[in-house]
Amino acid sequence: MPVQHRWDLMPAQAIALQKELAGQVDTTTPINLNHLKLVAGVDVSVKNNISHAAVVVMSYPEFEILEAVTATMPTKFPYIPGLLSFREGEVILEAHKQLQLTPDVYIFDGMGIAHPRRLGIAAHMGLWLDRPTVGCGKTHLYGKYTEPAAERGSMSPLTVQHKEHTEIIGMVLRTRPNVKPVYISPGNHATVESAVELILRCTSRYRLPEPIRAAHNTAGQF
DNA sequence: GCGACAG
DNA sequence: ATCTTGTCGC
Repeated sequence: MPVQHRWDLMPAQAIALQKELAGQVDTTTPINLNHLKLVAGVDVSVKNNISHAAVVVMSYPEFEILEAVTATMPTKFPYIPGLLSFREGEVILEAHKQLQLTPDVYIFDGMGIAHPRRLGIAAHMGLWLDRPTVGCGKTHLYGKYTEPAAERGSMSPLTVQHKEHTEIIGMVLRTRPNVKPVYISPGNHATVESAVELILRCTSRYRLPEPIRAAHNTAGQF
């Protein structure tokens, strides 16, 4: 079931909402990588307190841009680690409203469930859209891990230690040999394994997946 | 109390 | 994220 709520919240309220929504995220249904046709990249750039969001849909496996939508609005929420979706969520949805195509999966610049309250921007937006989403961050936010090997495809689990067991919330993945790894975690309707496979399939010459690069360019060239 | 801390 | 030129390396 899709989720909706207001965005003008105070940090304490936002945190309470995250705790409430986290339990609704589905991380047991794998992304259907066999019928993958449309992959979307989502990104936001901020300039002079104005947020610019971009959602770019690419064909798979050609990675040709089929559709690109954008939205602009004042940046109301400050950047607070752990509350990124409350800063970028509203503009992203504004841009998304204009989308004609229905992507099979969305890749976000940031975390999925690899988050202090298991609700990074990819998980949060995945609940709102009720669609498969994956988080692909450039730096670490949450979870313990060891450095993965230098070869492309090498990975090490992002874990959180519980009482008696170790939960895997994502993977630190090397998408290019001898290049800094990316932090992958499932958003909604995705598993850790399918999320990793998707990112590897969307990466070739660069560290970041093509859809994210395209979205970053579109959002940034304002 | 101290360190960590997506974009 | 954003401020910013050249430069080291495959």
